[in-house]
Amino acid sequence: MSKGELTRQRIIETAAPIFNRRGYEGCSLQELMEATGLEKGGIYRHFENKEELAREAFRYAMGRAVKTRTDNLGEVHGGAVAKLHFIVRRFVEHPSPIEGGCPLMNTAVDADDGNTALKELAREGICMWRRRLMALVEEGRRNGEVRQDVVPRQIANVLIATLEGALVLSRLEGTKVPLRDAQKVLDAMLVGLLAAPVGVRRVVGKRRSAL
Amino acid sequence: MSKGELTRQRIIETAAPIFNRRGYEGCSLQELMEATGLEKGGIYRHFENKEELAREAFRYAMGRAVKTRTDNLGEVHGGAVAKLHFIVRRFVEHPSPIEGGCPLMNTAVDADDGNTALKELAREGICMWRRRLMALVEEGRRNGEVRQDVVPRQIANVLIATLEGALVLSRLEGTKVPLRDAQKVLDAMLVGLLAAPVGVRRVVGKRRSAL
Amino acid sequence: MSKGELTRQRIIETAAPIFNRRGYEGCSLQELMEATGLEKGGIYRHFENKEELAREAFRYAMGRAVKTRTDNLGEVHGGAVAKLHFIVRRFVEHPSPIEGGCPLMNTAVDADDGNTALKELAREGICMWRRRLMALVEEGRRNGEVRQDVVPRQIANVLIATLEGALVLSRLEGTKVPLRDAQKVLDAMLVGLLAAPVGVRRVVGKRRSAL
Amino acid sequence: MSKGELTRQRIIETAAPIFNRRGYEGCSLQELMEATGLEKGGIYRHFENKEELAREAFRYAMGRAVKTRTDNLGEVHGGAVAKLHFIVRRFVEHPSPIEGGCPLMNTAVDADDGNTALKELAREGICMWRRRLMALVEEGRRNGEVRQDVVPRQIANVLIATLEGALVLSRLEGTKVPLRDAQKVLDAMLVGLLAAPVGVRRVVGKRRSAL
DNA sequence: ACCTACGGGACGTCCCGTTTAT
DNA sequence: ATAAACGGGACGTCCCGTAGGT
Repeated sequence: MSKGELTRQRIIETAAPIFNRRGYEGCSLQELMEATGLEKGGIYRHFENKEELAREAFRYAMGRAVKTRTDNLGEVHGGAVAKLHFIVRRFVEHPSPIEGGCPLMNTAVDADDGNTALKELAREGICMWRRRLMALVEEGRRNGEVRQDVVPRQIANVLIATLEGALVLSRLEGTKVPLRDAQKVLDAMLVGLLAAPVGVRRVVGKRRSAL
Repeated sequence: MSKGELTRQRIIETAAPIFNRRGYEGCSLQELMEATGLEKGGIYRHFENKEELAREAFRYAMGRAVKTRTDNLGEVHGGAVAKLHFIVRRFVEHPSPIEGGCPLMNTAVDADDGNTALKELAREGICMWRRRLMALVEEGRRNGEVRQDVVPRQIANVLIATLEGALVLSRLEGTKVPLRDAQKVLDAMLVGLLAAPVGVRRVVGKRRSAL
Repeated sequence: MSKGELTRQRIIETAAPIFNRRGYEGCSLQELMEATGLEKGGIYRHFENKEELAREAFRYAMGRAVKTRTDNLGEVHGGAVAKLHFIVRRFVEHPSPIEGGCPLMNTAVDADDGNTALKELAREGICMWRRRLMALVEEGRRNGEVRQDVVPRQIANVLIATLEGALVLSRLEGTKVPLRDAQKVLDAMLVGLLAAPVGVRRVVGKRRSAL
Repeated sequence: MSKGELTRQRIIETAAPIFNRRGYEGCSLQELMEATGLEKGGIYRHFENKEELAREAFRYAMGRAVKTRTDNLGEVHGGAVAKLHFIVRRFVEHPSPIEGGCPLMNTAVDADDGNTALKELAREGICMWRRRLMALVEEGRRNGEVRQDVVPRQIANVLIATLEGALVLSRLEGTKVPLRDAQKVLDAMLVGLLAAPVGVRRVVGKRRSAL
């Protein structure tokens, strides 16, 4: 990696949390200058304009977010549902790999009106995450761990929505309570996905799970 | 109501959806001037500065949001849980009384950094909503409709987090699917809250649901 | 004259020199309030708006100007040319009946662009004055005092233009020199208008004056 | 010339006719913005405030005015009086190098009250013009073309006053008649300045000329 | 890579002419 | 007739993103 590319990368990584905290409009080049220690010209050498820098910063932040939420499942012992539990726990414990809340959520809200490029980025990030969650549910269903009537997309969407929503609440109120409440309920939901263990007769007409 | 107060109110109501869509920083006085048909002087007579106007606009928007989410429960026949079902359904069908998504969520994210006054407003809005939801759960618990081991705060937080999160997803993707998925799962969760009907013996040790 | 009409007249007379000095745009209601000792409402009771007041004030000022320049010729002993001399002298000695220079000139320049009503007023004032001057020249020509080849309109226009122009120069420089210079030359011009006295043979081919 | 200086000059040249037409008070920044195609920031970078811009614009306009009235006399064949005739004719044919009438006159009237800086500018412009005219008369007197009893200052002041006054009348009435009348009379006056040709005996005490 | 110049456009103050209530 | 309220629109400051020159 050339020196210029290193600088460019350093700018992106420095800018990412700032953009994440303040949004595209709320963040000025002045702040980025102070944070990077570069002058305007030094920044403009690497990016055509503010938007390109913002795009790269958001891309970087979202990449990090998606990564921490879908990676390292190999170390989990147990089936697909155990992995989902693990994902929930990790989200609650390390909700955001970047200062300022979840970049996916922030961007989704911030770029809701107008800024199509950023919105598209956020959408892709969410999609990727959901695909990963759905794959896990599907896997559980295939190997009989999860009930057949479970709809993977529903589970995935609810996991994302609840976790992200709870994160916003937590940040808003400055307490982890909402996140922990979400964890409690989601864990229960995940337990409810499990198929009855083999050999245990299902009591007819006795819905066990809420789902 | 004097002419000035009418104008002031008109400005607030006109500004609310604009602020809600574009956020505090993303919305310029120029837009507000065009939307209200007033000139700068006409606006600044009624508000000390942009922030005061924004505050009033957000307050108005959140008031509307909280109202549509906590009102008109009298018309629901049935117990507390039926009312919660109703609330979920109404949220899914009319997610936002103001253009541009839920003002509570938008403000929570937008004002996350810095703007303390707005953040406080959002917090209060969320609190009010949660109190109302908790009260319903509590009421259900008191009259035996809901299981005793249910924690009202957990239910309330999850309802809010999931609905709001799902709304963001829905807006991001331009489809109601995430909202409907949330409704499906939340409805199931609410069903899971119900105490076993009197006369039906509970199978000991067989609670599946964590709630 | 009713009390209201008296007040109205008082406002006009107070406003006239202010408008004359500062022009329509340069004069604010605030100044008029201070000068008249009335409040805004007290003024607005008598005039529909600022423009009506300005119109009346200008009309009054111009009336005064035209009057002092065309009146009281009865007291002059001598013919038409003597009267013209008198007019020139009076202009030089009392150039403006109203503070702030000649209202005709001021308005002609001030209202040059746009303000049609005022411009029309100024035009009429000038016309009236010129008609009076032309009538005098014509009278002199008819009774043989003035040469037949004299064109009354030319004389009138030059009298007006030179006197008004000299007044502006005098005010600009704070000295009466330009006015006195104009008087000197205009007096000579007027002398040149005179027909050769009867009995004096005209020297052929010896154009004396171009006029 | 740097880009900024070019812009500054462009602004001045664009603003000059607008100020000349509408006066200092009657001309808004909005108009200047529209005329120059710049925004407020783009204008205020080059001028401290509206007054500085006005000053420069007036200076430019007056420079142009004085220049067109004192220049290019080299091309005139003949003596000093011929040059004066030429000046009169040029004024009548091209009365103002800038839209909206003569800037000297406009400013003299507009800035009559108050605005000292502008008034001073106008005074200087008039002075320069008069000096040039006086120099011509003086030259004519020195070389015997013009009578010795002619007072240069008188001639200069009357030329200026009459031409400027006639220009105002012409603009007010929308016809060139006053200007042509002035030309006629001024030409005659100039002819009257001439000394009797050598060899022609002057009839003692019989000056017929009006001057 | 720095630094300054450049033009854009935000926000805000002030005062103006007008209307309304008293 | 007064005085306050009202809406308009002026001017001005500030800082932003961008462009060039060094």
